[in-house]
Amino acid sequence: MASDQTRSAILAAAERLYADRGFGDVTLRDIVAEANVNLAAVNYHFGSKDELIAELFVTRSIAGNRERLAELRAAEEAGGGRASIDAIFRALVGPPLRGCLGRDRESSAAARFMIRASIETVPPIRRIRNREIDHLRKFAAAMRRALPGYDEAELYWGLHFALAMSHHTIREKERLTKLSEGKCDLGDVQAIIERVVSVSVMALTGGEAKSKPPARPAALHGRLTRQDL
Amino acid sequence: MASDQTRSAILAAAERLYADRGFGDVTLRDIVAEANVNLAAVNYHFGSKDELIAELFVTRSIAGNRERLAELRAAEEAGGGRASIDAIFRALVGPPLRGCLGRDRESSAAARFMIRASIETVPPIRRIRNREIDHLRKFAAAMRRALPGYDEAELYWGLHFALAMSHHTIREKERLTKLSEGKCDLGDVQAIIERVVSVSVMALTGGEAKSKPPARPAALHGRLTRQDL
DNA sequence: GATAGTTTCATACATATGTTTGAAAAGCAA
DNA sequence: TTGCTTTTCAAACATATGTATGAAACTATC
Repeated sequence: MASDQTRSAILAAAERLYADRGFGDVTLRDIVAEANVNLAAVNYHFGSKDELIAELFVTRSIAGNRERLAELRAAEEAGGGRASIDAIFRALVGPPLRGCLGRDRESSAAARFMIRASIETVPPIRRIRNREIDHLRKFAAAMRRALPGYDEAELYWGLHFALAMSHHTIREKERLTKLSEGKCDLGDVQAIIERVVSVSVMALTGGEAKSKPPARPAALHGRLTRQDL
Repeated sequence: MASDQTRSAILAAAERLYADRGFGDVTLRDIVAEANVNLAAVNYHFGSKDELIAELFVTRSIAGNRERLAELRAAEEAGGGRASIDAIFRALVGPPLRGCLGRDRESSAAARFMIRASIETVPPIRRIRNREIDHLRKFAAAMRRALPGYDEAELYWGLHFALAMSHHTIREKERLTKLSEGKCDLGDVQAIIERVVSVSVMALTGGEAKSKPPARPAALHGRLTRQDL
């Protein structure tokens, strides 16, 4: 057991450096210098560079997924086993958006690391992300419970678009700011979440009330805070 | 001047290999072997590996942007200088979606290369993508013309979400197929385009008719082809 | 405090990979 | 042909970078 403190120092240093300078640009030697440990320590404690990166990503990833599922479960319990569709989307996109765009976390290395990981796709991370499907299935299942009888493909498309919008907002927040010359406010995370949720629900229900079963999707309650009108 | 045929062979081989095996996994030696040219030819003709990648990406990128703008202009001319908002979105997301998901192009190295480029973000390509903003501004301008007086931030959010959905569909088509166990049909590109366009318009207009000026957005004409109902 | 296990360290290893070189070959104009 | 430019080629270069090694330092248990 012993120190374990070298291990943590490496993790922290690696997260910080990767977050700031990207994966392509940070070597093990940079990391051990930042952590003030010996080069061989990385292989001793993690086995390889890729396993170090994987551990970093898995840790943050698991935490994020846990947050999502907790929010989903809370919503389902509040609704007696059936969450509203917008609550489901909120549980899906809220945690990553808050984590990566949140004000206080602006300086958080963890958040910047996850943003980096979503921009620069590096092999060990790709491998892990591919196993995320099981996690998403839980949300698909919740959506089925929320809208029983609803066409399944539509549910998946809704899920897909919700992820698209949240992910892309995280990835390209800089570009959106530049493109809009600051007109798009990326400071109010909650407003962004509600915006994504709202559009996701619309994507699913088609604006006009959809049907098949009457299963009306729960009404949006988190209103958009739009500046116009 | 002379042969120029070595140059082309390198470009073609590089595109094919990068498309198939990714950037991280293909070396110059692989490329020159595939192209049956000498190793030094790459540096002679392109200066560096990065410049080779950049040229590949720029070529395809320019072609794509040209296609987009042509479609946009056609729509604007058809509408007497003002394109409908859904036509604008269609011009924005249609070309890349057709290019990357299209049936006949399934085998096209160019398409697979562009998909790869959107998944594995490599420095030379990132640098180029950052300059894409000017191109997007043209679409923002068209949107302003289509919806004069409309809140600008909303327009940018709409543009942003449209790109999010198209880009994410290209990036994650495999995952969507797996997640939905084949229930989401990624074969009918036109249907996907209309789906993205439809959601984008809804995202912009908020489902209910928006207002500020009465400036009603042009009605959707390309209907979704949904399987349900 | 001796022994065994764990951790750290300096150093070396391996080697993949982009790049450069300098000469040979090919092309081309006169 | 001659002389010039452009292109090709084999080989060397450089070197960044992940990994392995074996000894030393440290820790803890008896």
